[in-house]
Amino acid sequence: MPDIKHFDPDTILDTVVRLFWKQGAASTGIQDIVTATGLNRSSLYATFGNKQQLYMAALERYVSARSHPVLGRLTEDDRGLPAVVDFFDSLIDTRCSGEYARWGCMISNAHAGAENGDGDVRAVLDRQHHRLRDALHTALTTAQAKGQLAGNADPGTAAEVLALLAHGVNLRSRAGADAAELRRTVTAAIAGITGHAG
Amino acid sequence: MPDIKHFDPDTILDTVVRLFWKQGAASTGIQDIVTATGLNRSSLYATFGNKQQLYMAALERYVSARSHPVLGRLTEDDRGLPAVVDFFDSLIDTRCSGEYARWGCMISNAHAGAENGDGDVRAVLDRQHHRLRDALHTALTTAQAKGQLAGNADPGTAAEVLALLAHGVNLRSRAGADAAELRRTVTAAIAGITGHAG
DNA sequence: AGAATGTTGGAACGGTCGTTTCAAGATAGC
DNA sequence: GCTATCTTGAAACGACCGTTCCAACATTCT
Repeated sequence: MPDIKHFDPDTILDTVVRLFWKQGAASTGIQDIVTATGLNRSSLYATFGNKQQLYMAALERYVSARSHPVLGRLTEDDRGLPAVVDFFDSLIDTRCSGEYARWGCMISNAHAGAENGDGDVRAVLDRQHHRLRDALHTALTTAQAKGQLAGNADPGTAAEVLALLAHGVNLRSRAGADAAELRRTVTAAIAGITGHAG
Repeated sequence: MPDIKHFDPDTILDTVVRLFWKQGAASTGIQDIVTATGLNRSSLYATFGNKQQLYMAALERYVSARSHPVLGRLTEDDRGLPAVVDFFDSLIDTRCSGEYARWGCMISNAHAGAENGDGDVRAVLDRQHHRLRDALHTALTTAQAKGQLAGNADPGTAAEVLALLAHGVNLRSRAGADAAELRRTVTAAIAGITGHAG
């Protein structure tokens, strides 16, 4: 009997993600969202609840639409080390050029903001960090099986090192870090794991 | 002939630093600062100018009071690798326990926030990143001269790797990362440079 | 003591914040 | 076509935002 929504929530969320991703939660007002999405406050609140819940929904959307596909590809890539190299290459591409250049990573950004004070948000950050580390761990374990790693390398801690490094790349890219330099740095870090010269 | 200030600007700045450091610029209101410092809006604006200028002053204060001494110690430590190890040990201590636990690093935080949009702020971030990298570079060059590094290690790129890693440590500490795990990870990263098993 | 100068307290500014409310509009079933 | 149900537009809410203004105050010099 009722009327039906005149918009697609996921499409709207994609727009909201951009705002929160680029500017952060604290610097993004409801008015910004109303203007960018084109729908009004009533529909916004009726669909997503308050700002905090909307931010959470956007964060989950970012994870499922941006992070999950990339980590899935990394996890299922059975080439070992080249999978890791490609992951970082495309990470740096995304961070330094194209539509989302200099936006950093929404997850990394959320670490530094006040939004991190919320328990639900922090749970997402932890979960996502673990997923990244696990994906790297899988690829590095494969690499080790293929004899691509240094003899004393431990895939677990190496994965954690690279996960922290990814946060560093994300942060510095937001401040305008040079893509070539980031690539050189990541290459050197991976070389430290393989034991070979960069 | 005039009256004189009834407060010490640097002492006030220390209080302001805490607020901006912990909560970020966007989430810290002038009222928060008035309440925390005890002085009123007039004195605040007469001394520091507007909020943006106050944030810049706080950022510079953070650099000179927190970052500069630590980097100076690292630069002048001529032990080589142990200097780097100690640097990260005390970094993780600061980030995970004591008064500033879970606050992250004000510089790292500024990367992710909207405050980074300001050119003056970004200049500080770049300058500070380079200072950190240079300090690590100096220590690693000493380490290399002492034969503490792997044969194929390059102190320059290795310094950049560790600088990015520090950002990762800062970010993850804010989300409550375990100190012991961070230490283990950093140790592994350094082991990648030395070529020895962690 | 009195004049000059910068400081301080506090009210007030217009604007924006997140959120709520409610009447008007649109759709589905009868 | 009528009713029930949800959506939509727009106005309005109180609270807070960063900032400015000004009178009262304290200090130093003449």
